Amino acid sequence: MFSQTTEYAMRALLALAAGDGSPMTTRRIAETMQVPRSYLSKVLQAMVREGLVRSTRGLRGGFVLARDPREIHLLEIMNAVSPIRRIEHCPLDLTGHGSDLCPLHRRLDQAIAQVQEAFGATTLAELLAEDNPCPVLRGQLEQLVDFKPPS
Amino acid sequence: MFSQTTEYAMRALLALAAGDGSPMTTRRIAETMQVPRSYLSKVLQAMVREGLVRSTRGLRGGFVLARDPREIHLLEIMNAVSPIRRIEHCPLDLTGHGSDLCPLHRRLDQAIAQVQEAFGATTLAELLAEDNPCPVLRGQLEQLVDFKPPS
DNA sequence: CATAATCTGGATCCCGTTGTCCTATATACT
DNA sequence: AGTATATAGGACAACGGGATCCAGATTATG
Repeated sequence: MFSQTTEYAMRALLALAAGDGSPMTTRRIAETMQVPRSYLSKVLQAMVREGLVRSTRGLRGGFVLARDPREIHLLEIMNAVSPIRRIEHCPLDLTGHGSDLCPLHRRLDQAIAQVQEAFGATTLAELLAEDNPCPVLRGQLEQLVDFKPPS
Repeated sequence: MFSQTTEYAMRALLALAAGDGSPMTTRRIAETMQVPRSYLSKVLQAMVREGLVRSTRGLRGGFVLARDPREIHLLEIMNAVSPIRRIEHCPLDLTGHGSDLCPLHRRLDQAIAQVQEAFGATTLAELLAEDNPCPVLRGQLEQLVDFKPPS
């Protein structure tokens, strides 16, 4: 139901959130999150434009989250790559001024609202804090534990 | 968020449900529900294959619902044309046997489940019974009131 | 039986999403 | 300064959804 690009974007930001805060390359993200490498770079470019991540070029460059993972919601990620919009007015109602929706589009809109609400209430930090059976991120997090910053 | 085809399918079946039970042509449905006529015929063909509507060819032919509108749920319509599937296992978890989802895909799956639940709990009859500000169906329903079966 | 109406199914087109690749540009390190 | 490493961004290919059109099959009616 959600686009492939949205999947990739969420996986990528989750990888960044699970990292140590130093720039992570597309190659690294693509390998751990199993996303096509060259397409991922496009997706990340979009995220940069949307202000969700920052990028630095050159040696030791890569991507970092632009904000604290506790303040990045899934909804923002989705909106950055393939935004879903509420149904403002019934596409059948040509007058358009009677602001109420017809029963069908009321249901459709309610469904969209539910999704927005669910994704708007979930942050990257919350996902990381939960019990995590996903092996790729488990490996990622172990590396994080082992990480020793250069003195 | 939902495909255009799903929109068309729901509109079309709603038109049939609002009708008098006699076959309705693609032309008529397309005009009242503002759906591209030749594409609608493709969509309806799919609905016939899925057993949601029945078709008769020739003069006075057209489409009728295969079942009582009280027993046709929006979810069935959606599944007939662009089915949404629950996430069975995390696409990152290659082992796949640990049946639990990772936190990210747990949320995604929950969202899908909510949509399925909402659409699975709504029938065409319910939509017709609600207060209906949609002008095209209002016209449709007035015609229904005026309808006098041939003696 | 002839004709008009109507669905069926195939061919085809347009376009957005997904995905790859290559060049330009920026950065760190020696 | 020179080189290796990264992202930025454009061109382009592949694919499927959305949409159109037409010939063929089927049916009611006079």
